[in-house]
Amino acid sequence: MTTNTRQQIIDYSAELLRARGYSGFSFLDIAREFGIKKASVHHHFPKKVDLGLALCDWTQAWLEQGLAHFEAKGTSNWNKLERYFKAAQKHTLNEQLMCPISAFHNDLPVLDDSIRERLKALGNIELDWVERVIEQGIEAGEFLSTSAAEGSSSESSARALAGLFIFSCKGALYHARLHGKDMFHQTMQQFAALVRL
Amino acid sequence: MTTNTRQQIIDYSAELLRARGYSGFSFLDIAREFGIKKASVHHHFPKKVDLGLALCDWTQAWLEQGLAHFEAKGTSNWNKLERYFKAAQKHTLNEQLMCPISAFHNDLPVLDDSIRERLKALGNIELDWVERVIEQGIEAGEFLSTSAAEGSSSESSARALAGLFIFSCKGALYHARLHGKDMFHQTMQQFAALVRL
DNA sequence: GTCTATAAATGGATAGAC
DNA sequence: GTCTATCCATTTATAGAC
Repeated sequence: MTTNTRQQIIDYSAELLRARGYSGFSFLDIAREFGIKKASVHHHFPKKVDLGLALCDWTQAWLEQGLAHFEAKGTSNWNKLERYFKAAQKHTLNEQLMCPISAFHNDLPVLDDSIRERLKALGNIELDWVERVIEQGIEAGEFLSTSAAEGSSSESSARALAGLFIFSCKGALYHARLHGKDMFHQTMQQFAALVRL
Repeated sequence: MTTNTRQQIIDYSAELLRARGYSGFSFLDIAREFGIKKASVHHHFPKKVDLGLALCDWTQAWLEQGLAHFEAKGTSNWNKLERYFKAAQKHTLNEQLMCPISAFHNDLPVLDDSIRERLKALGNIELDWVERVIEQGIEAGEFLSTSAAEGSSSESSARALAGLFIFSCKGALYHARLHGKDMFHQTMQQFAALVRL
């Protein structure tokens, strides 16, 4: 019955991570939640790094499941991006939770190298996904292809557009946590106005 | 001679704030730097909030001086934006320092309300500046004016573009701290490609 | 798997002497 | 302005009994 305590700890920690950041929660927080002692939490995760790495696994699953969900068949590529930022908006603005990648990222200075490496990989999964969607969108004539100078079909343009999309989205969400959602909506709308054909 | 200890503490704290965030430095760090004891630091700033608010003042001066510096006369409006993100790039990528506003922002959950209020004002100063530059740029025909539908000259468009600029810039810098500078350059170039006429 | 007990360090803060 | 001394709370972590 209590065999899944480990998993429950991970799930609850993920919530704390997204609400307060990596250094914002402690073994005591977790112990209290499950009515056990700190030492018992250490039984499941000897060091906080162990828990942190488990949270990286959790984040990867969360991310891959999310991205797959945005790719409902039959939708336009813009619609995929829209699903992405609507989900982000819901988490940040309604549920007051950070994206777990950003939550880790905020505590970059205190993270172990092993976690930093995982974090890099996670960031790349996300960026690659956006790039692929935009690349397909350019080929389908949904999006503007800039720097259409030489022969590099749409590759470099797609990655740069992906950067503009994902960073403005994350930056705007970050801003919204303190200033409210208005600028987030304006910014995403502006991106659409500039890039959609 | 030691009358300016207070100011020296503020200056050094600003460095620590930008390197490690608000919760990333302690009174002990400061005491060590000046060869004094923690209690002596508390003499200058009874509570950490007091130091935090002094750092908000410092940040405002830093910001206003920076923005004024980007407005060299005779430069184009694009050039002003370029100076802005080149400076940001230098701080983040060369000096490994965060913008103090972002540094505070990272620790949002643990900040006192008084600091949060100051932080909001600081964010608005920055955003207003970018908006004004872009507004002038649109009027001068330097930048594209989207959503050129009704009579709202260039106002709403300028603010939305300002959001896209500043959030993509900050988001890309954030990303660069872990992943390196490549995407930052691509992203800023992409913004220019889309918006400059 | 969970407990008690404990260690060792850190962080914010205060009282009162010099 | 700075010091010693001290307090209290928190956090990560370990040893060993049940």
